[in-house]
Amino acid sequence: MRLTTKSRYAVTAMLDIAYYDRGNPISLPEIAERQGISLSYLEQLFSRLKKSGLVESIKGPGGGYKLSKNANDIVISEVIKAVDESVETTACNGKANCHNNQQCLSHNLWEDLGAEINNFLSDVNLQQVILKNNSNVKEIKLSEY
Amino acid sequence: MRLTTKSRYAVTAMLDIAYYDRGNPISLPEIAERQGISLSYLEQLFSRLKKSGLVESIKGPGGGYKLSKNANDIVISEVIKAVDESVETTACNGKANCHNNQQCLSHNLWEDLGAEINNFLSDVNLQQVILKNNSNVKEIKLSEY
DNA sequence: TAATAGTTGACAATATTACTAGGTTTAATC
DNA sequence: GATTAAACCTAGTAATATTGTCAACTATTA
Repeated sequence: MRLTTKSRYAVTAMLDIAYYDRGNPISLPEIAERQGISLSYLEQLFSRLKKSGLVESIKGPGGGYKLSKNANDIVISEVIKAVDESVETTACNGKANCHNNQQCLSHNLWEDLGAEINNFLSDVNLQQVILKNNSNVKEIKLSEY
Repeated sequence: MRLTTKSRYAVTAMLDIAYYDRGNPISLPEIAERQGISLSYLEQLFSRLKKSGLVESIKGPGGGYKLSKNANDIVISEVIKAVDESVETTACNGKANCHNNQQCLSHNLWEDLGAEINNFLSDVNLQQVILKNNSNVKEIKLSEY
């Protein structure tokens, strides 16, 4: 999984909708204003978010976007995957016949890191971020690497 | 911390040096050949790696680059930091006066994720990756987020 | 000392990605 | 039906990433 500004914009926009949800759809100009993201860019991001089924759109005046699921059923990793076309991270392109040859010195590293990040972001949903529990307890164990 | 292909190239190149180290310096053309990275790009990356003190260069025939420390004293995160000019990840630019306003809905999220990734990559050194212990035991706990 | 194989740096060219601008369509409201 | 505010679409521009080329500079070796 790649982590870029694009992913962050998408997550921030989704958080904005979840945060300001009063039943009515939230328009992109609103989000653009509040979060300081350009409207055009948001439109592109939401085109993808819609294709992935994370949001629904309502056209015309008063329209906008709504989350298609509850905020605590949408997990950060799926937002990121929706906007970031997945690029292969290992030199061997994940081929099964790649076993410890010199082309793939870093194969295991990226696979493991990818899994870690995915774990992390799959355990956090929009609602949780909104609630901003600052008392996060986190642990990482990497014994035997 | 951002995770881009650039970071991955840098780490892969460093792993290559660690792996093929026989006392002699390793030349960039060698690495370019083995790892499928363009020579020009490697030169740019190693210019940074050298500035950060991670490698030493030896000029002239038979020259190349050597790790400036032992492979098990070089940690993945420092390689990435050397080549990726750090971009601020939060909308508020990490200002201390940012407390839960709407500009910073995702502040805590990115800070926490950044810390996680940093933890992970600071616990793994080049030597460990080379040894390719496939029996990694990893755990992430995110209770109370 | 001449030839060679390497680093180093500058610069340009291309490719990909990030981001912006401007139009068209849609549906609500007046 | 005209107006309006929104999604939606199609480009264009800007910024990075990546590759290519060339010209010093340096140390080895024959």
